Amino acid sequence: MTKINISDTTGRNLWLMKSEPDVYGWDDLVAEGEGTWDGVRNHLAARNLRTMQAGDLAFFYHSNIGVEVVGVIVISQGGLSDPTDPEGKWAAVKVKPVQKLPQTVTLKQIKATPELQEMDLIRLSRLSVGSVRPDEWNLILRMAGAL
DNA sequence: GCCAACGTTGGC
DNA sequence: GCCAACGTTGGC
Repeated sequence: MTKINISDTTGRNLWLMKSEPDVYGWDDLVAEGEGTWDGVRNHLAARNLRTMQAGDLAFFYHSNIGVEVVGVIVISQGGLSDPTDPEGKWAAVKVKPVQKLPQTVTLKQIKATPELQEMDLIRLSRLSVGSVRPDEWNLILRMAGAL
């Protein structure tokens, strides 16, 4: 896995990206080494994808099964067009795994944490690619035992 | 331009 | 399996 200090967020945008683990989970990304994040068909999520730059960090979140943050990934390549879109209008990025969290952080825990109520994850529950603020990032890392 | 119908996402 | 939230489509 890519060696990065996940608590050093200077100059990096922070994100949270959802995937259903029975379709594409953390272990699948680790096995692949690098994955293409495509198939997003929501305008706000796509805008977030287009904003991403190589070096940005993201939480990898398991939706539907687990319903928890499981690891940290890094955007390895930004500004791609979605290979699954024949029109080439939708966006994609490439990502690499950085670190599995010592303990997962569940949606239930996040919902129970007052400081995390403003997260896209909570406010826009169906958004598959949301942004994360540095204070939220660090608190979740702390909850995961990664700091 | 409104709104009903329908489809999808995602939590529970 | 159900339902709430949200997006899209199509009739008017």
